[in-house]
Parts: sequence; C-alpha cells; structure tokens
Amino acid sequence: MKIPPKKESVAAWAHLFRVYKTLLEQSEQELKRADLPPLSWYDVLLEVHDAPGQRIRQFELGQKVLLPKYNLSRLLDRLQNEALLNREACPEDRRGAVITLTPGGRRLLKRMWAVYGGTIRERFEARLTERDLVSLERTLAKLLD
Amino acid sequence: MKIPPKKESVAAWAHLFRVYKTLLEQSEQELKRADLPPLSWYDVLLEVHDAPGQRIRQFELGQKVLLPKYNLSRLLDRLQNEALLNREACPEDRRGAVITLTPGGRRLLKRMWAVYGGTIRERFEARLTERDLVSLERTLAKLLD
DNA sequence: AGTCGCTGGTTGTAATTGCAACCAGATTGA
DNA sequence: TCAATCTGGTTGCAATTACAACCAGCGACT
Repeated sequence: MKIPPKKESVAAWAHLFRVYKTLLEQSEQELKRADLPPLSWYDVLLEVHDAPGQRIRQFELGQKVLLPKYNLSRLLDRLQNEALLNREACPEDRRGAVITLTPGGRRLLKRMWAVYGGTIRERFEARLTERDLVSLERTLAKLLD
Repeated sequence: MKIPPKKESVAAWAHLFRVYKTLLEQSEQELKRADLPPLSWYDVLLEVHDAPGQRIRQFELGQKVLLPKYNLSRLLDRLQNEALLNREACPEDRRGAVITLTPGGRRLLKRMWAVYGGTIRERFEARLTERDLVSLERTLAKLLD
C-alpha cells in the first residue's frame, strides 16, 4: 500500500465494527427472548410505516434498508407470508411493486419497538452523555456524505 | 415500553448502523474487486498474527473476532483448506486446538491489508479530522464497557 | 413502429449462518 | 473414585444470504 492509515484511524474503525456487532447481537438476542422476529423485519416495517401515505416502492425500500434487491425480495416474501404487509401492483410503472402494511404489520412494529427501543435506551443511550450523542451523530454523519 | 429512548439516541444509533453497513460493504467490494477473500478471513488471520507467539487457542480467537464457536469452526475449516493456517492439538488441554499461521496465511494477510488499509484511509480517515477520530474513539469505547 | 440499453423485480443454486444436539476432556465436589 | 456439571470444539440440518441469470416493462433514439 502507498500510504497506510494512521493507528488511530484503524483503532476507531475497529471499535466501530466491534460496537456495531455487540449492539446488534444484543438487540437480536432480546428480540428472540421476547419471541419476536429479527431486526431486519423491524427495519422494513418501520420504513414502510414512515413512508408518505405508508406506501413505498420496493426499490426505494431497498435503498432505505440498505439491502440488495434479491435479498429484499425474499425478505418481503417472508413478511408477506406472515400477513404483515401487502405487495400491490404499481399503476405508474407496471414492473414495480408498492409495499403497504397490514394491521398485523402495524401491531408487530409496535411490539418490536417495545423491546428494541428498550435495548437502545439501556445499551446505548444510558452509557453516553448528551454531548457524546451530539458529537457522535455529527461525526457519523460525515461518513455518510 | 416504559421509557422510550430520546430522539437523538435513536438517530445516532441508526447512523451507526448505517455507517457500519456501508463501510463494510465498500470494504468487501474492494476486496472482491482485487480477487481477495472476505473480510472475515482477514480478521482471523490478523488476530492470529497479533497473538503472542502467533499462536492462539481457538476459543480465544472466537472471543476476539466475535464469532459464535460453530461459526468459527467452519470458517477455520475453509482457511485450513486453503492452507492459510494450522490447527494443532493443545498440550495443556486435550480438548483444545491451537491456531497458527502458515507462510501462505502471512502472505495473504499482507495482500489483504494493502487493499483493506486503503479503504480505511479513503473512506474513513480521509473524511474525519484528528479531533473527530479521538472523540469517536472515546465515545465508542464507552459503549464496550 | 422497432431496436437497444437500462431498471425493477424474481428465481435457481451455491455458500454462509444459525440452531440444537452431540462428543470428549476438564473440573468440582461428595 | 465416581458422578454431575461445565467447557472447547464439531456436526447435521434448516434458514438466510450471495451471485448470476433471467424476465418484463420503461425510455431513448432512429
């Protein structure tokens, strides 16, 4: 390599990965303990819920949740099988699909938030000061463009 | 939920996940473009390399790389198949395995770092100031205990 | 209209991950 | 010493993810 990264960069990077993994694992674990589905289900339910009119094109959803399309396609299959969402044909683009929530989907979203939100509070918020939160946010934002 | 987390916590948490995912994906992608194996291979090679005497018990390795044992077991199978590392019997504990690198493993480690280090520099270090790095590090450390 | 390239979405199949059960060796403790 | 329990590691099998190929509809250009 021409120019290797500085020691502190590598350390921060490694910490970032480590924090992510442990936080994710704790979240998944607490969801499972409550007999709830994995976090990815929550992500898509939430994204649909927050979309204007609670409707969203599948490819937009894919961008939001950062999942490749082939992956999202099957994830939606599973959610649909559990009657948590619908796929409607899109009138403007006959290739496309529009995703909407079912009442069951909305209910599950709430139930998952009860657990997931708790994890965020205890494992994340509780360990940081206001200042930490703000500066963390600002720094992370820089990394997203 | 009794007490929901604050808005800023949720936002920071979401950003953390997002940053992780994009960073990881970019890293994997650049490795693949260079015809190199996935990041997880690098992680274990590095951890073995950095261990005292370049030898490490399998279960310790598992803790370092944050992988469940059944997962690590098969990952090591793959690396061993490529002659990147050895599993020796552990003299002190006859159940245990000790992992060491082969010359090929050390070579691959280097080749992967050439690519991976570059990604860290360009996608991470380059976007942050010294100050950012330090405060990020400090904040993330709080989240790990 | 007719062709060409691009985009949204699905699917077959292989690779990886997750779970639970298992085995063998260590440790504890009566 | 012997059982009971725990720990390090592997394995069978199911679920998920990755890759590549595909299909149909859109847009642009002729």
